[in-house]
Amino acid sequence: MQLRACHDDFARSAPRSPHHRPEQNLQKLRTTVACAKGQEICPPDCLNAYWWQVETGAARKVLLLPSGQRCIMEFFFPGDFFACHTYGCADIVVEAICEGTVLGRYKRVDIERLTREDSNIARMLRHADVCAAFHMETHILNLWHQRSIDKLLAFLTQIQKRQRRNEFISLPMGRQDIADYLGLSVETVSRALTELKEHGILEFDGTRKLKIAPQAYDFLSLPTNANSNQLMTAA
Amino acid sequence: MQLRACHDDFARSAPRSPHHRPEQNLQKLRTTVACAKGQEICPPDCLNAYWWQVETGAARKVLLLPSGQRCIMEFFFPGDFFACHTYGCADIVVEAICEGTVLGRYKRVDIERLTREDSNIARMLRHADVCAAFHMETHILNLWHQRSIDKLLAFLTQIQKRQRRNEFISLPMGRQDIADYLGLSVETVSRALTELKEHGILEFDGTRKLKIAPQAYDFLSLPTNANSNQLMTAA
DNA sequence: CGCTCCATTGATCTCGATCAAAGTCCGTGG
DNA sequence: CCACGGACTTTGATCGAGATCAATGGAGCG
Repeated sequence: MQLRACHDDFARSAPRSPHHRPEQNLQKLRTTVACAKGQEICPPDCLNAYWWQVETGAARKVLLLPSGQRCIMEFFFPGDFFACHTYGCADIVVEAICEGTVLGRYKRVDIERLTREDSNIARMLRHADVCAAFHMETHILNLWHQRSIDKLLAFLTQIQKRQRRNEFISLPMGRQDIADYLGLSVETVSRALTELKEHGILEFDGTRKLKIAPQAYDFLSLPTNANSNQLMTAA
Repeated sequence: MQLRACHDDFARSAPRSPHHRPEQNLQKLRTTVACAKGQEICPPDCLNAYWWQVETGAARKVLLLPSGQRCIMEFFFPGDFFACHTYGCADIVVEAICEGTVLGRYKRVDIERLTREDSNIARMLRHADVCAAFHMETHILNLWHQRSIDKLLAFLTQIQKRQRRNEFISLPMGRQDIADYLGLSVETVSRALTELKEHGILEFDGTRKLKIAPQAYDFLSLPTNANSNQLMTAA
């Protein structure tokens, strides 16, 4: 039920990026892919050949380590425009998180040819790169924090910003995904969330919907560690 | 003595980037800045106004947290071309690591105007961005590892690749800088290095010069965690 | 109703942070 | 040339946070 609710949330949400409304000639190049939950959005070898945009649902970019661990490099939400420039040869997969995730895609050669003709499209891709860099910096900061509740709170704040509705945050991903993103164990994620709930910092509506209380900003300043949010907002 | 040796190494080393030899019209825009050890390369408010390139020495990009902690986001070595796109409003400083670090710089408006005329320069900046993204991904992976020796070994492998001489690695930065980059304490960095030395994984020549033994690749596979290097090489 | 997946809770142990103290290296000035 | 001072590095001891192992709790689904 929670899951279903969460799916609906993401299914209903419209893309939010200022650059998401593609031009006419961009539309012609666009093809659409629908994915089941957990499914890769395309075979690994052709991932690099496209630019992608999430229409509905959510996706994760996973780095598969030889040990079997899964390092999640990035989450993608509706409207997000992305390509996997680097890591061409590493074990990278992009998977749908929600049931019925839909992505649009453009052949890289096509869209990059268009770039030379249409400066709007060039700007759009450039904007996507800057966003990606920005998300990576935030991710680095997330991982840099030592305390698990700092990581969690910074992460949730980030997600909230990206969803940009001030009420409840909907988490499309499960606890395991959060753990794999933050370099923690599932149990620690769960415990940290419970602790934050008990301190009144988080208010839950089921497992995948929550609200961050304003006092969160005070809370993070007390302990030995940083008050991460000031950074998050500054960033 | 160790320090001096390290300085010399970096002072003597020529830039290595394939794009470092600037065009004629680029040369005209270039100005040069020399910094003492630990000094900021420019006032914080004009950091964003330039593109930078390390000539000799080394630099670090530091995120100053409200708690007083210093999160090092990136190291820069001779030849590295960089700008600080994001984090415009956060407390970012770039500081020289070595005594007598020299950087070249270009006004951003100037170089970005040139971009429109000269596609080589456009490609050069684009290449710098891709490198930066690549380094960030590597950094994320570094931080993601749980065990300190994994972090250290992954870090050192990365530095080795960037210095690109196969013999000894010269570390321009001190232990504290490594700690601030990897989200560890100085003591842990030191202990991890000693442990790796005692296992014959690392061979030291003073505190700032070392060599990674080939067995390092075996070593990392045994423990519960990942063999990070396979990733590092793949990346 | 039972199955499966996911989330939570508990108990234990390990690794890294922290506090504290040497030890090392280097530059400086006598 | 040698002694002192300061920054950096290493080592030791203790403590706590998170990983790990194990079990329970819930929700959706056949």
